[in-house]
Amino acid sequence: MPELPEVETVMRALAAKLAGRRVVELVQRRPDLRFALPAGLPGRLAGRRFDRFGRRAKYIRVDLDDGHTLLLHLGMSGRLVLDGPPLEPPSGPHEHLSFGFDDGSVLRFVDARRFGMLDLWPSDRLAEHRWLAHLGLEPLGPDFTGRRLRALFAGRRSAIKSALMDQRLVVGVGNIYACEALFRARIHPSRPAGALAVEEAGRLVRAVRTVLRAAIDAGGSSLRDYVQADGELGNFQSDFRVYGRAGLPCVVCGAALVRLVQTGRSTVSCPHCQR
DNA sequence: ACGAGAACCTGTTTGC
DNA sequence: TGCAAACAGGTTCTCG
Repeated sequence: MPELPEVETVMRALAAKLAGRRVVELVQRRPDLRFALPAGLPGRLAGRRFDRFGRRAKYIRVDLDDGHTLLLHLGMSGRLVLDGPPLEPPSGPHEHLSFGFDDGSVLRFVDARRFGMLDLWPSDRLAEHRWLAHLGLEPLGPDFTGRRLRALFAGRRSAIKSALMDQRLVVGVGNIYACEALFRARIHPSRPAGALAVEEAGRLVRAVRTVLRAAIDAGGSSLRDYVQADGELGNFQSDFRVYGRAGLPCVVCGAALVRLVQTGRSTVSCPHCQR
């Protein structure tokens, strides 16, 4: 999936094209994605206006004109594709939802692995939603500082890379950007999270912000199943310094990059630069 | 309480 | 060539 930069990019593209549009028809082709879809979803969305768009962690929020908010998560392989009619037939076997709007535009939710999520929730109680209630710091927000990060990591013996990807602590950083940020901060991914020095925490915060901002500026990186909402491909993936480069030379020192597995996820790091 | 691993699901790549 | 295993951006649940 889409980590924070991709979600932010998709959200902005949707906002630019769909804000103020009304849903004319929603075609729902299966009862569930990762979880059961809300009961009566097509009926609840028909006639609703998409008023405001936002993002919390890797969730896209769409405020509707009836006091509810549509929450969307793309999972690992989810894509939101902006297109035109017709709604039927679907563009492919994994198009699970098709939203038709009053200007003829069509939004298609395509997700081969179906790890994606969607829910409707009262806007004024959004913070209570089970998907959002326990989320941690927004890494591009003002509270994400070295001091705060060090406090969050204090006492934790898990690997710093796992802690960085723990959405209860810091949100939006997934496998790719965790690897990239740790490389840029010159911190080894296996270090215990609680052992970060003040200066290292500051470096890590700056590295996370830098890499996320750069990816957003590049329009979101793109792997093979990700298509930006407007159909364009992002181009940050060409800037990956370690992710997907195991065995290749470090761009800084030339040492062969090493792959390891942490809590089931691939990590790539430089054995020389990262300590 | 915390952390590691499995589970969820399909498609693509890798290795024998 | 063919088949099986490994691997892929995430989250949630279970188990130790």
